[in-house]
Amino acid sequence: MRSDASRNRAAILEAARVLIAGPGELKLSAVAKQAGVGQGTLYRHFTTRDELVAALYAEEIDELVAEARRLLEQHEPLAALERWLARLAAYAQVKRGVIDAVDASAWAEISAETHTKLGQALGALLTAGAAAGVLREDVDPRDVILLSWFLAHVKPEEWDDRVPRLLEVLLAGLRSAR
Amino acid sequence: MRSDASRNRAAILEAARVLIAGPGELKLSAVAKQAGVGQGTLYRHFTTRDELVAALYAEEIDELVAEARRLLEQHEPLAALERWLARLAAYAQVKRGVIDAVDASAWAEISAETHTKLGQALGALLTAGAAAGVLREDVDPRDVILLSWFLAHVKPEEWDDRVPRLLEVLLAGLRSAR
DNA sequence: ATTGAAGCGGACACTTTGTCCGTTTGCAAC
DNA sequence: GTTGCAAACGGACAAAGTGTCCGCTTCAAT
Repeated sequence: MRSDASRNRAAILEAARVLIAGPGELKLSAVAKQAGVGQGTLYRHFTTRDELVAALYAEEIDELVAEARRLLEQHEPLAALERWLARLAAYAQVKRGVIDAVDASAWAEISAETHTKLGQALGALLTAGAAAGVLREDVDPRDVILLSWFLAHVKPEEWDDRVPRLLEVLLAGLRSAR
Repeated sequence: MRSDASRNRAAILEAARVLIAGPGELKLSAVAKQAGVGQGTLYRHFTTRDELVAALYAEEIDELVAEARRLLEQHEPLAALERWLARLAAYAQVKRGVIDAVDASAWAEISAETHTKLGQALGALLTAGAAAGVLREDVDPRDVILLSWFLAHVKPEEWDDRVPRLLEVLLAGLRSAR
C-alpha cells in the first residue's frame, strides 16, 4: 500500500468518526469533504457504506474480542458472559452503530467455515458455559448477537430503564434448562 | 374524506403491497406510478415511508391483536405467549417488514399513556402469565417487542435452523425466575 | 532521473426523495 | 340542475445523495 493511500484511509476514518458522532445520517460525500479527499478516493477505499462503518468499529470489536478472553480467565462462565454482554451494551449505548458492525464483522462471509475473531471469542465464552453446565449447549455466537439486536432499537431515553432488565432476560434465556 | 381520496389511498396501498413483495427496496416514486397517482398525492396520504409501511401492515397487526385475545382464552398463559410469538415470527418470515411495523405501531407515541391496541393485547398476555406465576412480573410489552427485533435480522436461509431455538431462548428468559 | 503503476480528486450522471402550485373534482347548498 | 369552493390531484421541479469516470499527479522501484 502506498504511503499516500494509507494516509488517506486514515483521514477518511478519522473524518467519519467525527461525523458519525454528530447528529443525523452519515453522508458519504460529507466524509470525503471533511477528510479532504475526493469522492473517488473514498469509494476506492470503502466500496460500501457498511464497509466504512465496519472499519470504524474495528477497534471496538477488537476490544470486545480481548475482553472475552480476559473475562473468561477471571470469572466463572456465567458471570463472564454477563459482563461481556454488559460491555457490548455499553458500547451500543454510546456508539449507536456497533451492533451492525458486530453483526457484519462476525459473519462477513456467511458461509465461511472459519469464524471470525469475534465469533471465536464469543464462542469460547459459550463453550465454557456449556461445559460448566450453566449455559444451553445449543446456542452459538450468532444466536447471541442476533438476540442482542434489540440494543440497536432501544431509544436513548429509555435505555437505563430497560436495558439492564432486558440483558437479565436474555441471560436467563441462555442458561441451561436443567 | 372525499371519495376520490379514499380510492387513491386504497390504490396506493395496493400498489405498495405489490411492490414490497418484489425484490429490492420499496421506491416511493414507483409506488405512485404503479398506483396511477402523482407524487403529491402519495405524500399527502403518507407523509413518511414509515407511515406507508405501517398502514400496509395494519391488517397483520390487527390479526396479532385478535390472536392474542383468542390464545389467552384457549391456552394457559405460557403456551399462549409461546404461540403468539410463533405467530409473530411466521409473519416476520414472510413479510419482512412486520417487526418495524409492530414496533412503530405499538409505540407510535412513545409517551402516550394509553397504550395502543397491540400494546394492550400483548400486555394482557404478559399480565396473565405474571398472575399465574409463570412469567416475570417486570417485563412489559415493549420489552418483548424489542427482544423480537432479532427476527428482522435473521437471514431467510438460516431461518429454520435458528428461529425455533431463539424463540425458545426468549421464552425461557421471560419465565418467572421463581 | 526515469517511468509506469497506483492513487487521486472532483465533475457529472443518475437515483430517489420531497415540495410547490396551477388545475381538476367531489359534493353540499341552493 | 347549477354553482361555488374547499379539498384533492398530479406532475414538474428542486434538493439531496450516491456512485462512476477519467485526465492528472505522485510514489517508489530501478
